[in-house]
Amino acid sequence: MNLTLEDIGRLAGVSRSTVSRVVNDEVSVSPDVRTRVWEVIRRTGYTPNAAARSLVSGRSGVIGVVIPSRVHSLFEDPYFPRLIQGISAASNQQNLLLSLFIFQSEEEESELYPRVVTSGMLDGLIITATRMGDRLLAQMTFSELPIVMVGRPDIEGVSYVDADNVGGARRVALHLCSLGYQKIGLIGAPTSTTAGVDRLNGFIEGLAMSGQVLHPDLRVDGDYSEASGYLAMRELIPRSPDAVFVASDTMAMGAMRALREAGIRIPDDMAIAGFDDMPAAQTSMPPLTTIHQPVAKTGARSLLLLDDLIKGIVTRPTAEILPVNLVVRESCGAHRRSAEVDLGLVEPSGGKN
Amino acid sequence: MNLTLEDIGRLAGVSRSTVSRVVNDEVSVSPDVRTRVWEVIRRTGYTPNAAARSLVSGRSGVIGVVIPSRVHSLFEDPYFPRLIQGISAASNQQNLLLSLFIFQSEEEESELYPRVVTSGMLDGLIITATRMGDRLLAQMTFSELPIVMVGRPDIEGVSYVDADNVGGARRVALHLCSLGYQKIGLIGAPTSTTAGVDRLNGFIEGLAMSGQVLHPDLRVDGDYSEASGYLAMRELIPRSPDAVFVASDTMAMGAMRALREAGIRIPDDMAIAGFDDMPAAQTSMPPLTTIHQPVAKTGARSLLLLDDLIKGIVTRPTAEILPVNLVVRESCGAHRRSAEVDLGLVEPSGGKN
DNA sequence: CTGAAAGCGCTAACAC
DNA sequence: GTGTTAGCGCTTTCAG
Repeated sequence: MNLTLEDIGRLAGVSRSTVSRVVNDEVSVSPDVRTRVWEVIRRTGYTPNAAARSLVSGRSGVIGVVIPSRVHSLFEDPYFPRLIQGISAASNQQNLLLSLFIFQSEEEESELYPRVVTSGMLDGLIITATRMGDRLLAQMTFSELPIVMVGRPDIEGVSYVDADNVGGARRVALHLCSLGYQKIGLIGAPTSTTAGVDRLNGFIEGLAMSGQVLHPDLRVDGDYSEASGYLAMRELIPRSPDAVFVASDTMAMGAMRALREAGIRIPDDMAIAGFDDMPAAQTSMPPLTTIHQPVAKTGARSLLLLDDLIKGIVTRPTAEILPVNLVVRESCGAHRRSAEVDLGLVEPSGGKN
Repeated sequence: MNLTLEDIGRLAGVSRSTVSRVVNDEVSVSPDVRTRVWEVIRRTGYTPNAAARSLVSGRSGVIGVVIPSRVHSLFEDPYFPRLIQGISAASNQQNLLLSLFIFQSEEEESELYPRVVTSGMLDGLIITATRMGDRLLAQMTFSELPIVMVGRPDIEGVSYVDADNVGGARRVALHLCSLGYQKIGLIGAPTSTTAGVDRLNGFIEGLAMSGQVLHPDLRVDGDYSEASGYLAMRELIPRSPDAVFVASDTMAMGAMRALREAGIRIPDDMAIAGFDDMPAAQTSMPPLTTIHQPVAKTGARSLLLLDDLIKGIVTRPTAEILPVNLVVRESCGAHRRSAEVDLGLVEPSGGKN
């Protein structure tokens, strides 16, 4: 049998409003009443009823985290676990509850989405891994529900948190150029994703800063999968680049597999750099030079931004770009080729990136 | 501005009670009224307010999933992502929402737990990875909240879903014995976990069925970590077992590393078998013979059992043990040593296990 | 088959 | 400072 404010009030000899004030830490309660009430609450183990509370306050204290149906890499890759861990850590700290929506199909997605958004059971939404041209997303934007996206969306007016894809890719280009590579190729992420676009642009920018250009022949795009990296590299091999930036570590693993098969040594015959700094980047042969992005922090910052949006501390669409940093390992031959290395390793993360 | 039952009633020319009946699919509504009301609902995009609904019904439609603070392997290992994916799939299907609690510290744990349990915002709880002697768990058991544990708990009276650890370990022992190994060792999981106990017992059982015993010298326990597997194997090497069952794949990776270091060939000089069938088991050198457990299914079954408990379809503590099966790869030399192999490969999963 | 009315437990004016 | 009073939007008797 569950206690109510009324019960506590009776036990403490005050009215339910006073108990409510005590529970909500309002000022206008005399110290002795306050302690008396807390004592009863402690003794009885009373907890406010969440439903009643949110019915009247219009707030649930719950935020939703959406993982769209098309994400099937949920298990292969620690990205989502890490992200969720970051969101969870922040939400525990902010006293928010976290409701997880993993959609298995577009059907589930389009069925659940509207119901959840309008039922009032969520104070806000964190949406991950949206793709360009996402309809539901555009729809959501019109709802009053505060939303934060993880990763830059392709529409205006939505708040988001993202890693500095442009800066990271630029940094890789500079690194490769400074090591003396002259014929640098790209295995790109799909330009149907904003990350793909940003990494491409940053890369081109970095090359330009070093007086180089990306030759169209030396660019093949993949789809983030290991297999696509493999295939892309097979296409690139005959054109003999001396270095290739692979815009995701997973694809880089595929690219390296193709190289191994072809008997091309890394970095002696060809340098490889990745992006993401997944665990596999440390254990690959050779260990992969790549861009580290702070995934858990991305999650935490999204939650915090969402909370600000909910509380009205932030009122207009806000973007937060988190700095990334270059992790120099062995796949670019940095240790052998140049003194840039030491700088690269020591450089404080997120400098000019 | 959000619509209420009253609004819909006005628009459809009926009372709010009637609209409520329509929404909740009650029988006693005339067909034409029913269609008229649905039409208005569809047109307006009305969704019932979750808080109001759960205030009066005492049900929230939300179930909590708890991952205790001591789980730090959340990111290394796809176990939890898979489990959650399974739970999520089932909860979407049952029209339940899933609230995720990842505790970062025991403090958070003991602070949040009671509040969440008594606030009425959860209809039930799935608790993962409990350890023996868990206090909070014992406490929870006394609350009215329906609970399902993932993995056998060490106390009575709690419903749970678990993989058949006993049967799986037994199966490994039989496999090893049938291949002719005579001096079979064990790197055990900690016996402070029920899985550790069960795998130990199953293993001993399987040996016994083949007329062998586990010599105490050939048993060293680890703590599920890669490092502990490595250390345990270093201890075992001088005692020269001809085969070792390592009670988790992660530990098996460590054990294999120790063997590689010592120049001991697998399976020529020593056979290794694991448990869990993690992705790494497929790509290790050599690929690891191990026990596959259905993780996503474990999650789904927990949710379904919990739902039954909530609905009162199941009223007493229930255990569900999911069958596991042996996956024969190369680390035990099955293909070379015996005809048992073909049987092993073809055997329908979950047979006598 | 449908409507009126009561109340779930809480917060937030509004009085005192 | 504290109590009284209205609801929040819904389900659920109880009449009709």
